[in-house]
Amino acid sequence: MIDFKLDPKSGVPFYRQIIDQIRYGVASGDLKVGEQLPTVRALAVQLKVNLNTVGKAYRELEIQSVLETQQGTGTFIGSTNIQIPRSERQNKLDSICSEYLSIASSYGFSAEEMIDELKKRQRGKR
Amino acid sequence: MIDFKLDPKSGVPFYRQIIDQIRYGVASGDLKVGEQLPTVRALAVQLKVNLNTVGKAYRELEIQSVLETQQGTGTFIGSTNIQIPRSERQNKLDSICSEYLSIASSYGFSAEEMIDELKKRQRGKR
DNA sequence: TATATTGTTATAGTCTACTATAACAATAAT
DNA sequence: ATTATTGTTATAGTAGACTATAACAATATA
Repeated sequence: MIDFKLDPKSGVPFYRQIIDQIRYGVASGDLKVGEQLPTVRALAVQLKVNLNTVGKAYRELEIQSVLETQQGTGTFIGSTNIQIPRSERQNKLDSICSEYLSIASSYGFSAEEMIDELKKRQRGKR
Repeated sequence: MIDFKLDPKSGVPFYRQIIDQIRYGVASGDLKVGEQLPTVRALAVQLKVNLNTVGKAYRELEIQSVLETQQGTGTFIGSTNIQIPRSERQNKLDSICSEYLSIASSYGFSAEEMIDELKKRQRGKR
């Protein structure tokens, strides 16, 4: 389970922070397929936000098929695997990487720092 | 001069992104004392945002005395040298990497592949 | 079957971010 | 002096985010 945290100073909308943390949790393997998330009301209380805010986050992730929800039962991590054609695969990685490298560099971060940060996350997980 | 870049997907308000990039640029020495920034209109055109959005960013940085502005002349890097708390810098790198990781992994790329891709570009640059 | 729990939807109000447009004010250049 | 350039301010509108509150709908449980 994630230890959710909201940073009001970041400028990032709350529902986006929730989305990001869940998405990252899935990406990093922290959240396993089928795992149940906190109920909208429970998470709303925990984070001291309105339940609509949590609902919005969950709903959007359901649309992205990151989550699967069942009314009356709960919200769970879905089993998504997107398939990209082999031919497009490298191009896709290229473009994602370019984009993030240029964003990072506009903040003065080097590729090295990004690599280190990514490695740091890898180490913890295995 | 900074290569300004706005990321509409990040959820961070545009004016905040501009503020941060300038602050980080100053802190890292990328922007020197006295250096002139793009005019509000020029940067607005470049980033495809309204001039009020750029103006808001510049104004706020002037209040923080990061910038010095002279009506009719321009906006310049001030002499107060600012420091970015290490924690803030780390948080920023964190959030950029998280976004990168979660997007890439939603396309089925592993952290290893992402790192390799970044390394590939490093080699080219030196 | 009745009740509690879960997600969903709706209304209404507040605030921030952003936009377009226009005009004003100080300085620099011709 | 006039003109262009720079930052500043103002108005008005749109959209999104958030809140409180309430009710509805599907499922699980007693």
